[in-house]
Amino acid sequence: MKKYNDTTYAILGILTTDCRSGYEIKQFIDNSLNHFWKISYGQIYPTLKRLEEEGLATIQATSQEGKPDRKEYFLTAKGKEILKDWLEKPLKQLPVERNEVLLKLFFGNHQTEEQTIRLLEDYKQKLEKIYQTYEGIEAGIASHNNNQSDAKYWLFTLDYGKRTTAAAMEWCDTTLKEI
Amino acid sequence: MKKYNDTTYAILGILTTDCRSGYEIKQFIDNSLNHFWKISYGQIYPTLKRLEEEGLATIQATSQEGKPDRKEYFLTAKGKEILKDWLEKPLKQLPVERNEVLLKLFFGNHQTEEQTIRLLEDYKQKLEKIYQTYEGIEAGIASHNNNQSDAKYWLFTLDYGKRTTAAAMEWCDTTLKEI
DNA sequence: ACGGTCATGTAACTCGTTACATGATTTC
DNA sequence: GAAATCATGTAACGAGTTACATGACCGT
Repeated sequence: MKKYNDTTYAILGILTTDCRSGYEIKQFIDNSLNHFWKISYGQIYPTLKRLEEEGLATIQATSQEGKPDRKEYFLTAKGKEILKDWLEKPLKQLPVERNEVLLKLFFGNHQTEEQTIRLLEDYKQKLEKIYQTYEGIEAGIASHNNNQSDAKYWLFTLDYGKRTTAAAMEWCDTTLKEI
Repeated sequence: MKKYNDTTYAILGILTTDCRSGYEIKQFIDNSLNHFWKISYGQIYPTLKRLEEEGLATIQATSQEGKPDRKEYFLTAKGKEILKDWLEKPLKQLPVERNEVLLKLFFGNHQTEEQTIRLLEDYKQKLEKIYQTYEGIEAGIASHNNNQSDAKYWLFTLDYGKRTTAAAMEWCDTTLKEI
């Protein structure tokens, strides 16, 4: 069994929706899972190519009126099987999430208090913006009546983002008081 | 001005403490900042080499009784300056933290409910273990009377970990009820 | 003629992990 | 003499971003 990375599985999963071309996949990611899984064109196109080479997807070139040609990808039975296997597999060990703020704060003793305060306030502002982004995507999913059963799970992922971001903002407040 | 990555700054920062050799730096990381910044030997040694080459640190070989020789690194004025500059620099854009759980949950519609429940319970268990690790490190710092003023900032970083992890655990509970 | 969007793709580069190689010394 | 710890290092590999190249079509 060949090994694939999670980004490949993400693309495999997206191909089960109505996204069929590299360009569409990129758009879908930017609108829906950008908050926990970014993928660039530099990864998408080579990955799609590999999916076809290894029999997980078939290509169908389509010409459109008024737009350039596209390559549409369709999952094969093997492709679906491999996606299903991944979904069933238990989670890997949780990765360490690197955090520039914590790294700088860790050396707070070598800084002035003003610097540390600025650092935390800067961070809090950035968190607030992210929180608003989450709310925006959430509203988009709720109104834009996509497939209702898909939407349920998408909203779960946004709730996760909102909750952990809110916790981080509260931490900023508490820490600012305790410096 | 040459550019350095955050891992290099982390090592620069650690060299301001009493850690002087690659081996000691690795131990320090594993005990203190492993929860938000992991670094392997494969990065430490080449980075230290580069620090010396570019005049940010000096090397001093020392022989110890009963132990192999070590190379001790000391920050130069230039090294300290570059660390200070980084500490003052505003934060970069917050990176997207990839999350395998959210990625799988996102495709929850293609899974059975039992599978999704298992996924979330598995995640919650892993979060609990991490939370306990944080508490362990915290207790270690509190008791082990290191430099008290350093400890303050170290505890802040642990508080961050505990709060965001707690929020994630609560999310698991809520989501499990709403599936 | 220009900018925007649609569309596909690659090459160079950075970052990081893993596995390996080496070897001293200490303890059981 | 074997295992554990101390100590330094490199080579191969994988993952991912960025910048670039190319080109069609649309509206103004």
